[in-house]
Formats: sequence, C-alpha cells, structure tokens
Amino acid sequence: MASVGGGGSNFSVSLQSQRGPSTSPPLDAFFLTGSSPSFLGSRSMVSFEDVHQVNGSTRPFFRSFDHEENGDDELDEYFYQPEKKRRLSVDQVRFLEKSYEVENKLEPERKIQLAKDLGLQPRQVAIWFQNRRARWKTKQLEKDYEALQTSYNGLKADYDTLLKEKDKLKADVNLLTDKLLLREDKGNLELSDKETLSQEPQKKPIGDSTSEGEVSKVSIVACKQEDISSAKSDIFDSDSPHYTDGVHSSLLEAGDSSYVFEPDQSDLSQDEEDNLSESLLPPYVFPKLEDGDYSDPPASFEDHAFWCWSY
DNA sequence: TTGTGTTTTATTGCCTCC
DNA sequence: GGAGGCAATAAAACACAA
Repeated sequence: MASVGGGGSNFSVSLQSQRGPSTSPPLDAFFLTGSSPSFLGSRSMVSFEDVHQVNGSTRPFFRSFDHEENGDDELDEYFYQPEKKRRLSVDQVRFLEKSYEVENKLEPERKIQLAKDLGLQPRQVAIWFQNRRARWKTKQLEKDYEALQTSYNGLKADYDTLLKEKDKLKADVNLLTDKLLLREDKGNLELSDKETLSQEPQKKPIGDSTSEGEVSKVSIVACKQEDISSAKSDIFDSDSPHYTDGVHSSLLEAGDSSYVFEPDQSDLSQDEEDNLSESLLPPYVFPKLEDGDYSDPPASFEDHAFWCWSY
C-alpha cells in the first residue's frame, strides 16, 4: 500500500479508502457522484473537480496507480505533488450533520447514498461519521465533568456549613458543661462549710451516718451525674464515638462516667476536694461566682441542675 | 507576517461481531 | 477471516494575537 506519511496525503486515502473487497471499491464514489449537483463544486479533496483540476493543471487523481505502473519514483514526485487536505464545504457538512442527527451510525446503503449525494467517497463519509461520534463523545465527557464538578461544589459547600455548625454546637456544649462543673464545685464548698459549722456541737446517734448535708450532697451528686452523662451522651450522639477533640472530651474520657462525682470523694478532706476539683477543671478562666448566683441562676440550660442542687 | 493554538480530515492498529 | 467501530495520532487547514 502506498501510504504517504501519517495521514496527510490523499494518495493513501484513495488507495486505502476501503479495507475489504466486499464493500464498494475506491472508485465507486466517482461513478456515483452527480445526483446532488449542489455539492459537486465543493473543495472536497476527492471532489470530481479536484481530481481533474488542481492548481490549474490536469492530472490523474490516483497518483499511486501511475506510480506503481511506471515505477519512476523521482519523476512522480517531481510532477505530482501530493494534494493538500481540504475541508468539506459548508453545505456538505450541513448535510452530514442533518444525517447524523437522524442516525449517528451508518449502514452501508446509507453510506453509499450519502457519498453519492455529496460527491464524496463512501470512506470519507464513514470517516466523517466516525470523527463526529468522537467529537460528540468528547463534548459529552466535558459536560459530564462539569455536572460532576457542580455537584461536588454544592456538596462541599453543604459539608462546610455543617462542619461550622457542628463546631459551634460543640463549643456551646463545652462551655455549658464547664459552667456546670464550676457551679457544682462551689456548691460543694459551701455545703462543707455549713456542715462543719452546724454539726460540730451535736452528737449524732450511732448508726445514723447520714446527715442532712450529706443527703443534699448525695442528691447533688446524683443529679450532676445524670446531667454529665446526658451531656456526654449528647456529644457522642452527634459525633464519632471516638471523638477526642476539645477540652471536655479529655475530661469525659478520663475515666468512667462517675469519676467526677465519685461518692468516695465525700471522704476526702476539704483540701483534697479542692485540689481534686481544681485538677478536674479545664484551664478556662470564668468570672468568679458570687453567692447570689446560686440562688438566682439564669433560666436556661442549668435550670434542671440548679433544681437538683436546691433539692 | 509569523508563531501558536484549535479544528478537521484521515490513517493506523486493535478489538469485537458475525 | 472480513467488516466495521474506536482510540490514538498525524498533519493540513484555519483562527488569531503580537
């Protein structure tokens, strides 16, 4: 096969236009042309005009036939310069586009008919359809990519919003839990003082190990444990069970759910309790609570805890 | 005018189907 | 094994800025 280069010359087009013997031979297009005169004047590289009049000279279109017949390579190359690749005319392309819209695949009969109507080789029509399908596929990929990108951007925006909301809620929970701990610690301090002052002169009956103050304290402990547990479960409900970020998470993870309000702590001395409470507090600096703060808490999250404390 | 990027036409090689 | 489709690629044609 006398193919010249990678695809520039139409000599190879002429000779390779059909791959097998069963389809129409390369010359068919020329014999089939003429049914649509409007296309015959195009600058198509295989139009009848081009075959016979290129650069004002008349020469055979199928150079390679001559080439093979006379075998004079140098003479051929001197006299017969390769034809330039030419684009299809606007009318031809329009016609092909309409045909493509009807059906993007070519049956052999349709290919022959189109080639006949356009004054092209059937092979050219087939190539045009093939390239047209490739173009469509490329555009479709671009569209799909854009759609995916749009979808991704939307999802990412939603995700970022939710992330910010989550962080805010987490901060709120931490703040409120810290307040609760601080208040509880103050309450314990005050109760211990009252206990010391009021019970020192009295002798308690043997076996009655539960004073009034201790009852209150136990109640507080019970309530606080409940609150902390619920706060903790809230955190773990809204996050990963392995969430460890934030000040309070370390506090919550430091032991089991009762470590903060371990009943045994009532056996500790005041100093020990103070030290323990301080060591358990996060390194936040809160405004010091006055006595009145305990009797008049803000009507909010702490209401329940405060009620427990009063009880 | 020229360099450069894009589009179009065409080839090649591989694969699948009948 | 032949026909036809597709991906990759070459190369000409075209568009356009500098």
